[in-house]
Amino acid sequence: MSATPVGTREISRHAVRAELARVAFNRFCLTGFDQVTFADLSEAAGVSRSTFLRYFGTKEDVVLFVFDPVGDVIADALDADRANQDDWSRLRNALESAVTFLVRDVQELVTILGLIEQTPALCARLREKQAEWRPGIVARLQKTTSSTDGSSVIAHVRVAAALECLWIVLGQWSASGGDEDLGELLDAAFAAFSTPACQQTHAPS
Amino acid sequence: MSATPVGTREISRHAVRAELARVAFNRFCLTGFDQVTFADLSEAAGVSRSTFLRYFGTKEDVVLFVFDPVGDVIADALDADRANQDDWSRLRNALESAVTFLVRDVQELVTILGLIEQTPALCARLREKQAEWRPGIVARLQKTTSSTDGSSVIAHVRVAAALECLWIVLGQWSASGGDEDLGELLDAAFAAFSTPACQQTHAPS
DNA sequence: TCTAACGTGATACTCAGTGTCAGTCGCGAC
DNA sequence: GTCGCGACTGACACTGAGTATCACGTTAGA
Repeated sequence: MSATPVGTREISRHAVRAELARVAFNRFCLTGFDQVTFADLSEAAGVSRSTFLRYFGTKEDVVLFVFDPVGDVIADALDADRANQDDWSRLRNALESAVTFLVRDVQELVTILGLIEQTPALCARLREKQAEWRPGIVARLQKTTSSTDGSSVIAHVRVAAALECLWIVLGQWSASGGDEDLGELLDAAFAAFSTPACQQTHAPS
Repeated sequence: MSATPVGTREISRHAVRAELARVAFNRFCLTGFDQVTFADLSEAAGVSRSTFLRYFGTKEDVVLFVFDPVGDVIADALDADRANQDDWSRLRNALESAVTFLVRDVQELVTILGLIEQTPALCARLREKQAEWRPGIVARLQKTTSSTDGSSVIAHVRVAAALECLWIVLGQWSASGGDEDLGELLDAAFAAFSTPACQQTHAPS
């Protein structure tokens, strides 16, 4: 699924990329994203600036490339979950898959999210990625729903709303240091679409 | 409300800014946003590169500064509409105010939206602006709703979802060349939150 | 073992965006 | 009227991201 590396060259590339990202990430956390230059990074990693730039197209990608598979994860989860017929439930479950994919090391993810949150450039690029995922996810959501309704605005809106939930929830979660339960947070966020739409003293906890 | 210019300096600045933007916009439409440099723009406008950069912090702002007041427009509309108690209805009406503010010249707006759509950098920056509006809008939405619930995730989600609706609807609308009715499009989009959440052959044409 | 493809470093380049400096202009105070 | 202050302007220099090219070394694979 996630770029299964085959062939020694591919393996090597993957490993180098990971190492460069690791070194760079430390620098970013230490000094701040904007203050660090490619020259700094390449020096710290012991490669030339040219080489560093070959592994990551932009400085943002050095941090955000870990999110690249999320779009596919969500889309695949939607496919696997044909049983459920409710759009919102399916999206909620798909997001659960996304967070499960992301949360390997709690501490690391919290740190990354913190870095992103306080760096406008990273926020912007992440939103861009999110927008790129949307068409694919919409297609999967519609495939099993009613006969393809040409340009169903509804599906687009629901997918967009669900993806916003993802970031809002992750923001909440990282603000709590990774203590809160992501499943409950997702439920609380999705309650926005199911409760009466007027005031409500929101759900549990 | 929207930067009422007072004093000759302010008037002048406002006018120059508008003129520079006008000249630049033509260039962008003609050649493509990425192909045009500040050097081109300043030459075309008959001012120095320094001066041009003083009026617009970034190249994106040359196009997108017209959207700056939208956040306040939405927030103010929410304030004015205390009668309505339903979150979704209030947001929908506030978005109506936003589009009314934006649609002065149909043809011009369609052109701008087209340019934005086919320029990733502009899309990204616009999303960033949208994210900046969110906190203010959330505050206005909550002010009249239930006693401030500390960190009501629900309000955040609803505002985020509503803002996504705005862009999805504007995208639809500009794709139709500005023919479709924006009110109906908004209704169709907001139906995503009120219909049974399963399949539905969506509302009126 | 040979060779073609690939990774690398060095270098040069374009362009966005920042900062500085000196000259100019508008405007109110005296 | 003119003096001085603050804002606007153009010229210039600078940093840093991202692109492109070239020559060299290494390695995969026949």
